[in-house]
Amino acid sequence: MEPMNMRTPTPEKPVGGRREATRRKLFDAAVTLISEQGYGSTTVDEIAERAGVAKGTVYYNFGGKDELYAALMKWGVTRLADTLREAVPAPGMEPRRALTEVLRAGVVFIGTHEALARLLMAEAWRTNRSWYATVRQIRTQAIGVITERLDVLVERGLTRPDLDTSLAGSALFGMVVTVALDWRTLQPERPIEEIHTTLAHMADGLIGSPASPR
Amino acid sequence: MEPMNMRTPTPEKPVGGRREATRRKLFDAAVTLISEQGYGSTTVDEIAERAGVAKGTVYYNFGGKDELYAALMKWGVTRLADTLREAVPAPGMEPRRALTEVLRAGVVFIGTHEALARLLMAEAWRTNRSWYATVRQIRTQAIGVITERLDVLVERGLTRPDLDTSLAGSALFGMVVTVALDWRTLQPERPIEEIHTTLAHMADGLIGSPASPR
Amino acid sequence: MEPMNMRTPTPEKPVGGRREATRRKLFDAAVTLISEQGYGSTTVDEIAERAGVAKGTVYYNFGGKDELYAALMKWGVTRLADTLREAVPAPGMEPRRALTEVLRAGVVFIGTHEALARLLMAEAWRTNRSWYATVRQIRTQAIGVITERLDVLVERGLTRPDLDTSLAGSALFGMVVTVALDWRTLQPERPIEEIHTTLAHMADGLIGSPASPR
Amino acid sequence: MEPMNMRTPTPEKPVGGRREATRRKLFDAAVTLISEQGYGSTTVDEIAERAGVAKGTVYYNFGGKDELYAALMKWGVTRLADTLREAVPAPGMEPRRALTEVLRAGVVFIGTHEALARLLMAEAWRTNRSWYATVRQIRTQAIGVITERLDVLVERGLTRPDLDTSLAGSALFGMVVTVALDWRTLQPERPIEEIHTTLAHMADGLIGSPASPR
DNA sequence: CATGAATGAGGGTTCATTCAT
DNA sequence: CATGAATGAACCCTCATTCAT
Repeated sequence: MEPMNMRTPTPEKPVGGRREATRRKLFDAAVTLISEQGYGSTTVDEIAERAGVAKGTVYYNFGGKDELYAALMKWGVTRLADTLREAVPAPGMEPRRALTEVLRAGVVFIGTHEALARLLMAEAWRTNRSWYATVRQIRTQAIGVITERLDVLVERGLTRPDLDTSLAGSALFGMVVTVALDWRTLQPERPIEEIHTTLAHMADGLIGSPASPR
Repeated sequence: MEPMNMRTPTPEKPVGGRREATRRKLFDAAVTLISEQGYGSTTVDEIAERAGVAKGTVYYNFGGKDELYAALMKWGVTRLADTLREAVPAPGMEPRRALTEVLRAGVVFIGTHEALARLLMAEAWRTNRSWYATVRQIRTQAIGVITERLDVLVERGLTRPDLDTSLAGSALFGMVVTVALDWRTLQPERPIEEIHTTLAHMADGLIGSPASPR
Repeated sequence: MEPMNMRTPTPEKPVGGRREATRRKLFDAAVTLISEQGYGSTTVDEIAERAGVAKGTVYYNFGGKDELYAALMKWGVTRLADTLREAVPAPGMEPRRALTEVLRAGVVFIGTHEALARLLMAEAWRTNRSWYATVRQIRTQAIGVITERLDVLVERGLTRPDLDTSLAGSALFGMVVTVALDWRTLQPERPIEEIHTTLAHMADGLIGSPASPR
Repeated sequence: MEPMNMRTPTPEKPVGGRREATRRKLFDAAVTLISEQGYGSTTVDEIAERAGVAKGTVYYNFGGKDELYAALMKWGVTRLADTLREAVPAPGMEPRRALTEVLRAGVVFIGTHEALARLLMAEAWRTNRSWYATVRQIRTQAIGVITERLDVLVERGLTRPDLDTSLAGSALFGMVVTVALDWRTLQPERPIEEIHTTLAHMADGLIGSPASPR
């Protein structure tokens, strides 16, 4: 009656039992299909078929289509957090470098989890769906990291002091996402370094010099 | 049997008769609902109800849900073109100004056609849907205008000569859309001028000075 | 969006429009099938097929299987009320006769609405289903009429004064229903008069003479 | 492969082992749930959960839902037979007493096996279900005992000679069941003796005196 | 002797579409 | 020019059943 929750695996057994493997297969299938077709236009049948399991398995593991999607989003939060953790600046890292590194992390994330990123962006502006809170959380998390590093720049006087770091964070976020997804969509063969370098240049310009521009 | 096309109104009747009014009501209803819920999760019943007409009327006027959506997109292209036309730089306008003016046009468009903008952005990264071509066209059109003006800046030596104007156009587009929709979503009471000014500052920095940075 | 309610027919149009006819066909089909197989074992497909309409029509008219069943029950209340109304005793009717006449009405009802009666009896003791209230109402209504007439007998001193008319009403109700349904099930060819006469005899005995028995 | 039958317990293990306990738990759970919701609306999951065992256990012990229900019915037949055996009249018992004693047995049965009784009554009038034969058998058994005792009364001239004992048996059966279940449903706190006494009074009246009434 | 993850046929429901009015 | 009752394909979901452990 209540198989809807992840089972805490017993310590002696290896992690990644049958159930967890099934869930992962379903996540992979769902994220791809929904990113391509949208939530409402993707059927549970399609997801199950692509995952190589029976339809009933979706319901046994998640309880329903909505719940699968919600779980998918939560899984996405974790994935992003993992990526951002790797971009934590080393103690003595130069602040401008710290900023461009987090932008690189964003590009890497989108390169690695392209389908998830597309899906997230498609949902980003639908403010009244039940899983909006989770989507918003992901955005806030990502933008927050950018804003933090901009704040450091302001503190150290490395950019103009009146910079609205919150709005600038949002702007950089949109810039990175748009450029990175355009890259994946239109020129996927282009090396990631090229994208990152250009983006870093632009960010540098955007930050500008301590003296207010113009 | 084929009432799908706009009828040329009979001379004795005034333009914008009952039919045109009905179509407009349906557009308004559809764009709002679909921007909130997505295409696949919005029903013809809902659209008709919100428009205050019977369900059959949708079919009488557009022929089907897909056709309504297609017409909606075309209508969106026109709306964007209208807005951009107003941002055509006067003959002698300073190039940097010409750029910031088109960004302003973008913000204005999103402020005026918020639901349409949300809908378009949600579809922006779904590359394999039947109406993707139209969505891409709108994006290309908008980015194209930005890129053109960046090209002018490069020509005149007002920015660093190696600027990838195409990629930068895409970046500015993402920046504007993200900031503008965040504004509508989180701080709709904030005056549009404030948004535009901040955006212009950032664009200026991003363009930088003729000497390549770093 | 709200076609779930009966439309009040416009006065100039004849009662029994298309919609009402559809609803009646569905009632007939549902009552027969459910009385034979039970609610949970009867499918909407079966009901629609027997009624000669598409499955969707059930949902268009009632909103769901549960609601169809609830409406069916309410319809049953009306049918019973109609039958009982015809058994209202004439002003000067002899009290014992008044009692046996209502028992006859019960037999007639079961003979006329056999399927409905079976269905009602099957639900009579399931106290925690959502439509139990309606079923109970029907029972209470029927037993109430019997009890009333027993009360008259007590008042006029035509039976023993300590008769628990409420419990006796329930007992007579159970007697009538059981005998009548057994008749329909095992000897449907037997004339209704025979059943009624035997039942009347027994009721007479049960009421007994004014002096307490034994 | 065929664990469907009770295993003769191995000599060293005590009778009524784990297996028998499991079956009993499942009977209890099933009879309660099915009496409340009906067969078609009760799931194996619910039964297993209420019994406190895993779903597979139902299949291990009974082979399927239908088989569990069939076993339940057989168990019901046994329970009723047990109760009726206790009401076998002592050799010299007065015939009228013998009748009221069997009615008491009926009330006791319903008081003791309330859920089973409700379930049986719900199925009583569904003539075309696979287990109808078993239900009919139980009814016939119960009514048969009543009819036998009425026959004795007729034989000994203690009631009117033209009594249709078969029909009267059915009537008394319906009376007892209805009154007893109404008692359990509406006034379970009332002592069983009160119910029985009232019922005995009514039965006495119904039988009446040797001279035909009216 | 028992478990519970997985299955898939089938049931309830939705909804784009048709058509008589 | 518009309506809304009716339709049925396709959808989400349930649940009896199986089977590896």
